[in-house]
Amino acid sequence: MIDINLIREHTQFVTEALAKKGWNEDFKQLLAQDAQRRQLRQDVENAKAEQNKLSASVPVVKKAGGDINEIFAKVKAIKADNEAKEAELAILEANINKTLLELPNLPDGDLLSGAKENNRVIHTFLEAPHFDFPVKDHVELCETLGLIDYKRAAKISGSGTWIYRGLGAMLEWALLNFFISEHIKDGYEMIIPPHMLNYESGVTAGQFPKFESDVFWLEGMSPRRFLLPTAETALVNIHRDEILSEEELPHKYFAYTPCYRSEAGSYRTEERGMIRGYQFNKVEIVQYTKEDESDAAFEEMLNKAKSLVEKLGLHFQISKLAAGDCSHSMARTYDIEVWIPSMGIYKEVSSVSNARDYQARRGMMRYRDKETGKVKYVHTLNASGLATSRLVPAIVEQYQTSKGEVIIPTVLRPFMGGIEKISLTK
RNA sequence: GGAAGCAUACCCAAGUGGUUGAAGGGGUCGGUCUUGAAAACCGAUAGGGGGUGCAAGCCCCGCCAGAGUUCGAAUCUCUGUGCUUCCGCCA
Repeated sequence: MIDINLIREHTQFVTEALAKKGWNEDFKQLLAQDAQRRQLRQDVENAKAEQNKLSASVPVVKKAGGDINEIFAKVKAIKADNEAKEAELAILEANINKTLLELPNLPDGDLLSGAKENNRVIHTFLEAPHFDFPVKDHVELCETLGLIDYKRAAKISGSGTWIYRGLGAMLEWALLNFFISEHIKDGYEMIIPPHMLNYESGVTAGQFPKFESDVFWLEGMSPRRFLLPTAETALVNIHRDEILSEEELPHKYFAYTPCYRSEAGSYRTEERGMIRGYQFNKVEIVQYTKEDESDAAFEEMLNKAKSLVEKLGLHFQISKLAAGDCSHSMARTYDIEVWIPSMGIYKEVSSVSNARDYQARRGMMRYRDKETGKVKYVHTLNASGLATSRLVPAIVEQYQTSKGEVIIPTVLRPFMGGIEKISLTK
């Protein structure tokens, strides 16, 4: 959420910053509502003050033998007069709040404006593997090697799903375990959150009210809850409505959860297999930091994500996203994209973002400054570390051999009982 | 899923309609005393949001949340949420 004071005092600046995200808003209506609200609030509060004063005088007047009924009448008149204004104020506040909640985060000043076409590759690791044989895609490899069962998944669930089986399930699980062990090594606290979250969690993360229809709702529950689209939604809500002490920051968390998303099926047919589904696995890392430490935290998290893909030995690139391609809630986002040989393109396996105080304002997540005693908003950051369901296709394709086998990356072997290679057995 | 109870500050806790601008402990912080510490004593510890003002200050809302009754609510009514206990069910 953007600070209304910033919008009021630096309208031009905010307008231009949002324009970089492709968001057009002149704030004329919002600022008019804001001015009206402040006037109304003043009127309502003054009336309230008068009312309080009169009520407090009742016991005093009573003791002195004065006329209480006169006071009653006066207060009643003030109340009646105020009622309409209070109702108007409530509507104004709701409208202003709705507008504010729907505004995207301000992009950092150094980002290029515009969308995808202005993303810039800032780093590349290795080169695209060269194959002197016809490259197979991961769907074919996974099916022939018995790693993934698409058909039976369609039977027991439906489209946009798959079943990991045998060495395929072990490979997926090995990735998760490898990442988990790395995060623990780096001092992150392991979290296993609920997968069903309440509405407020969606608001704090920045998902709601704008993208309510993008998640899966559990209608059987009251009040209804939704399945988390990423563990970030859970992790970034842990300290909602809390005032943390300065000493406990930064908080570093990570969690593995499946991610449930309704976007599957809406894309091009080239995105077969496990590139996009209703449910995929991901390990997510989140930090809560002080304002002046979030830039350093961002670098740390980017390096963490980067080193994970490096250790897997995969060819990938890092893109610094243009303002318009950053998530709605984020001030800056770098994507780590891994090479998918059969598609000839890079696919995102990690998104590293700094939300700055956008989520903290929504969820009232603050800390007390030790020196001044004042409360300040924390900064929240998140990064995938990493999306395993996107990595399996990359590994299977990049590590394929002419015989249709798949070499297991060295770092994963300890997590797979020492297996070095997946080959056709039947 | 059924029943009962509870919800006040960092913790315990008083408070059942009007000096409650929320008692009292504990803890924490500061001080006196002491070579230092403990003890004792003294003092400070109710947050947070918002409005207005150069500021000091003043004002509004704050006793889980939301409605309501009343001139006036921590105190009464309704709803919700959470926790505890019992029953049922179950991994």
